[in-house]
Amino acid sequence: MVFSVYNTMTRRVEPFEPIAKDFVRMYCCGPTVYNFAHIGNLRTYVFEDVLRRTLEFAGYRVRHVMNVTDVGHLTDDGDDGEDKMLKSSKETGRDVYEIARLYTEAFFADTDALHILRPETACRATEHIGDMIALIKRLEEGGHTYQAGGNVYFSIDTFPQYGELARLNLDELRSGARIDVDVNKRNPKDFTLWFTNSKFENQAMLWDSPWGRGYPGWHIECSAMSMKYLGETFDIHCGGIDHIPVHHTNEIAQSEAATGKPWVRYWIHGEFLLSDKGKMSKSKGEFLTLHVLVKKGYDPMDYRYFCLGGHYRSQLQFSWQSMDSARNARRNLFDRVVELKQKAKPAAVLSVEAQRYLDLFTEHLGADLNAPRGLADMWNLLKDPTVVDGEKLACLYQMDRILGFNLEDIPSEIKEEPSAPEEIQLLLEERLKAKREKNYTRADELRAIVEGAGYQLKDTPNGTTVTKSCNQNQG
RNA sequence: GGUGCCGUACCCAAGUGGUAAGGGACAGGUCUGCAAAACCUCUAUGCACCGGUUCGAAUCCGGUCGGCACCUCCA
Repeated sequence: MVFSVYNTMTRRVEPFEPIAKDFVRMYCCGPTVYNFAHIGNLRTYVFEDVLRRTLEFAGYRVRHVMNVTDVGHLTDDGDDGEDKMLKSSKETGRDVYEIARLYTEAFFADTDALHILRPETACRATEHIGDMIALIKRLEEGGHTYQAGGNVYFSIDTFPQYGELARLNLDELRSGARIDVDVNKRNPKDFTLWFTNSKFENQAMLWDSPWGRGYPGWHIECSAMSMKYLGETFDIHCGGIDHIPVHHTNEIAQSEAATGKPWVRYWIHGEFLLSDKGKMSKSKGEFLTLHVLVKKGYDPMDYRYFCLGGHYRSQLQFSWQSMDSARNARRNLFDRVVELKQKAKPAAVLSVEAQRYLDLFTEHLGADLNAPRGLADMWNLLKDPTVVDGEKLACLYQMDRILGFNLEDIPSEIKEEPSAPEEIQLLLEERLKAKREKNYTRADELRAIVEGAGYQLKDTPNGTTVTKSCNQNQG
């Protein structure tokens, strides 16, 4: 399978070639665990999951590393603003470590529900402070740092390629009216590697360092941990597009300044999910979580389907109408799969026709992860009368290795409906009697009563079933 | 103010020079006492608008209008 992908560094779709044959080292920027992940965050993890699954489908072994940012970070990049962990701690009255643990668990519960494969290594920032200090020391030895006002800063003027990823024009940025520039900085774009003398009361997360007791800047963890687990040069680094101008730009500077080597070969960024009020953001307060979606009656797979319906490099507009659309599509898909399972076993070998669909599918996913196109290929397969059921099933299972709906796990038997209350059962019996007597007026009256009580009736050859109308989970 | 992206049917959304994927919704049909489910069929001579290049443009170029993102913590 051919795989090519858009590299933010070159702004082009490039053929993918890992450093080692058949082995891919991939680092994904993980969650900050001071709050729940919102569905916009989760869109990025779905995209990264599709990326990983596509690489694995293509035959690569993928070493997937992700950080968990449990160190408090400031609400801006200077030495002011508010520590978000601390803020959350204050608001909830919990210990900062407890906050981190709580939201880390919540994060993985969400990603599990979305069938996002867990990274091989999920590393906590707080457990790698020593690695960060070592990296800062290395930068210090190389003359890339300076101390001022108690903090250690990275000097971007010691790294000529600074801003290459984001194509920053430093002259223009410098002349731009930036408010509240940290007076300690020699260059406004310099960033902090290590903070000391925290100005925050009750600062709970502090570590000793050669520069004093304090805590790391918010970019250093990704450099330190990615290099620890993946080496000083690795294949893929991904995250949301918002990371391009600051976070990833600074990570490159400190990593490459420290090692003198190219750090990452492919930068892959996912676009934002937008709500009708613009992008979703943790710090703006209100945001939608997966939990809210589930409470409203959506299956997590509905959201996964929704995400797959748009290309990862395009902004995707969230709306309830779109969610309903995705839910219906996903249910239709699952229903078809159940039907196929009841009729056939997956074929051991694919026919030429079935293989053609799989080839198209992998071609489309291989071309910069065109998941919407892959979904279309899947539907075309399902609708093709020339492909027999067993082959459809086998082909679907192959596609599902990337799509991640876990189609093989869908129960092929019709679920036992929870029985309705006794008074409803009595009404149903009465209706059945009316039907037998061909008193359809009475039967329809009874249908109306039962439906009015919140139940949906379905007459099947095997009898009448009732389902609670508001229970819309699992089609 | 600077930078970049986008505008495709009722909705979502692929397609980036060769004659408009897919899903949802709607409608019609088969089936059914009715309803549901299922299956089938149908929905853009046209891709914001105007002009240009080309044998050929949704795709390239110029302009106009509209929407969005980033430049500040954010996936």
